[in-house]
Amino acid sequence: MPKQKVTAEEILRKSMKVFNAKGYHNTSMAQIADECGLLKGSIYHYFKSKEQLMQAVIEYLHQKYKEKVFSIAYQPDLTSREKLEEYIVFSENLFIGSNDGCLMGNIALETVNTNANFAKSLRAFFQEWINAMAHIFEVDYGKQRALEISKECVAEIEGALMLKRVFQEDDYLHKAHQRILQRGIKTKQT
Amino acid sequence: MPKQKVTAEEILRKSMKVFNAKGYHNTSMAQIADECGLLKGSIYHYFKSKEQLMQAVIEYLHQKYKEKVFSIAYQPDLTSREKLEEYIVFSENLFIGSNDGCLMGNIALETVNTNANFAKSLRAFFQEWINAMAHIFEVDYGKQRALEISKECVAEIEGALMLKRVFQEDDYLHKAHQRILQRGIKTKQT
Amino acid sequence: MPKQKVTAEEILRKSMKVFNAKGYHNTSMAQIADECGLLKGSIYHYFKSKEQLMQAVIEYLHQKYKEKVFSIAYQPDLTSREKLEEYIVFSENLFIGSNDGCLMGNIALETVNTNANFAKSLRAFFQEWINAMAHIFEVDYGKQRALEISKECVAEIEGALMLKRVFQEDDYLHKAHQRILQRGIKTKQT
Amino acid sequence: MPKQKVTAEEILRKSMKVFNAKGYHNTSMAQIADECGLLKGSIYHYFKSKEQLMQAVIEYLHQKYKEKVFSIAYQPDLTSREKLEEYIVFSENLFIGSNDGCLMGNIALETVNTNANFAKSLRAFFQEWINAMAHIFEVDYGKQRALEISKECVAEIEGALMLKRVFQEDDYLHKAHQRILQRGIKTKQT
DNA sequence: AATGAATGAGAATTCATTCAT
DNA sequence: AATGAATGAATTCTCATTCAT
Repeated sequence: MPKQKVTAEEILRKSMKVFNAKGYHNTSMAQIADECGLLKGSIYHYFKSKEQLMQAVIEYLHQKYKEKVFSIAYQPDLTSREKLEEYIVFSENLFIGSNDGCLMGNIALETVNTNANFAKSLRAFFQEWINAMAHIFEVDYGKQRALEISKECVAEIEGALMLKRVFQEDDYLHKAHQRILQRGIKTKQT
Repeated sequence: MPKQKVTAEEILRKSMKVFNAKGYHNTSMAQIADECGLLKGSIYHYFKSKEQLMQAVIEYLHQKYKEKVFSIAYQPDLTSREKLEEYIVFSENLFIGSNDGCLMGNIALETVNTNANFAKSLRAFFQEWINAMAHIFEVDYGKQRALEISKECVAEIEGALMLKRVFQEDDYLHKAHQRILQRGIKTKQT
Repeated sequence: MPKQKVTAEEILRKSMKVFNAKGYHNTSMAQIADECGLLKGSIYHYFKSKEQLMQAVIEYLHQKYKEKVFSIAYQPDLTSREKLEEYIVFSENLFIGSNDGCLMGNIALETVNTNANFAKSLRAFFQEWINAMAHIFEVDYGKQRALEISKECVAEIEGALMLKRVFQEDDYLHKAHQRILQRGIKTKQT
Repeated sequence: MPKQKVTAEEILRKSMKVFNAKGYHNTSMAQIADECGLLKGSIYHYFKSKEQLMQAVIEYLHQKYKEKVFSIAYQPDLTSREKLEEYIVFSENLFIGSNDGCLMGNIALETVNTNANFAKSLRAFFQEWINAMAHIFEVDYGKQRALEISKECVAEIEGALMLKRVFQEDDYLHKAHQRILQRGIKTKQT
């Protein structure tokens, strides 16, 4: 009889927030349930374990990034510069103002050594991210060099998000994005 | 029995390893004790709680970095280039080949939002790191710009260490160091 | 499994017994759970800590005393003598034959110095007890003197219960009650 | 080589204080050691277990009461009245101003149900106390009645000490003593 | 005689998970 | 679908006790 109070996707979104803020091991099912307005037993209707929930969160987020972020890199009618700018606008909206940073990076650092399933999914995510950025730089730098630059970019962003979390200062991310933009510009000028 | 089996410093070093590999919340006192060849109760002789142990680890490591790493930046008879090179040699020896990455970064990302004590100590650590690098760049870039570069460097290193952990590829760190070195070289040539 | 085995009130009653028999610090949650036919973790569904459970026991018992015992003193259509007699009958049924004595007194002596929350609740209990008895004696002795007598009565009862526990002899309590009754009778005759 | 820092008697006296203030189960060997200026291992030089230490405390205190308090009752050249007065002076000096109350009563209530050894010693103590008081009243009341009165007195004192602890009011004990004195006086007048 | 280290049993508490309603 | 009760294993921490120095 009980009315459906949430959808699986709502649970994913709420738990994403909690995992991001407190980390995987430091988050309890009760906290997630709480965030969803449910009791902890009820989560198990949608996800059969905490691990599977985390896994689903990772995949859900990966999918969203694919659709909304990585896809930018493959839009045929944008210049490199425009792609980077669009990416950056999108990304800053996502991160600036929140203390939570990048779930993928946070969870990666916390669990990649101890959970093979997460590790695999997280690797796939980062790989696609790198590939997407590399695709942007490829036109100007060539395949090889573009890949290197793109790895730098991702590292810089994640590093910036870490320091942003540590110092609670949004500037780190903004600056990192500016440097990434530079790489697009410089080329043009050469 | 009552023969001393470990010193406090040994416990710090062993637990540093475990915390680094598995994270703070995913590490149990039993695992640390195990690593030290003690029973779990015995750790409490040296540190009165898990939190206090972690705190001590952070401070111990901070101290070591001060002595061995940050100090390089303040050696009066080295050029910027030499300082950077020395720093890099040291740092690669520390990180390359291990899967553990940077305890400070790992723990920061995991706990900085939920533990104010850790947050404070970790912030102090990162600040000194940034200051030390800034000191190297100051001669060539001026105070303001040196600080910015140094923040970039730390972010790049931490980002690289994250990707290194994700992909188990040492190259990320090495490349980041090369870019840092570039910043030193460029100047000279100007 | 997930069929309700106990109610919160049952836990209160069972734990009351255990606390009374063995004292607060000497009682473990496992023993209470055992008494309730539960596992120790399950108690935490109902009470969030041992301290909170004890607190609830104190308050529960206080409430019961209010309803069943102290209320006797305020019944408008009984004489002092009748009130005392009713109180005594009630009280002897409660205590005689059991080795446990007065939980409130036992816990008070054990914890009042070290737990401020218990102290407060226990003080409230004893105060109301004293007030109730004073109310009985007031008609015959006046406010001031009634209060003094009532303090004597409570002290005598608690002292008697202590010796009853030490010597396992029910007589102490009975005699104390007789003396209390005397105080009611004497008046009449004067 | 280590110098002797304490005597067994000093340990007894210090631990008596701690046991009295915090109860038996709530007192740790470390706290006792601390009070004595020793480390906890050192207590075991003098007493082979916590239980044995408590036992020794009980016996030590029993002995002191015998010598200093109960003996008053058997002094051949004092009147009942004088004995009672001397007893009361002594007793008030002992208890008034301290929050700790009567160790024997406190420990009795806490442990008599669960520790047979303590129970035995505590029973012996209370018996001798009762006998001593009975001896005072015997002259005026006869053996039988004196014993009853004396039980009342002990109960009243213990009850008063309990309320004194609960309400932190010295008056309870003082009043109890006055009533005891009354019993001595009344006789004379008859 | 005192210390300081280590033990190991047991305490309170947390938490992912199950399941009958 | 949701609940709420119960589980049981794991976790942190405490503490009486032992023992080599």
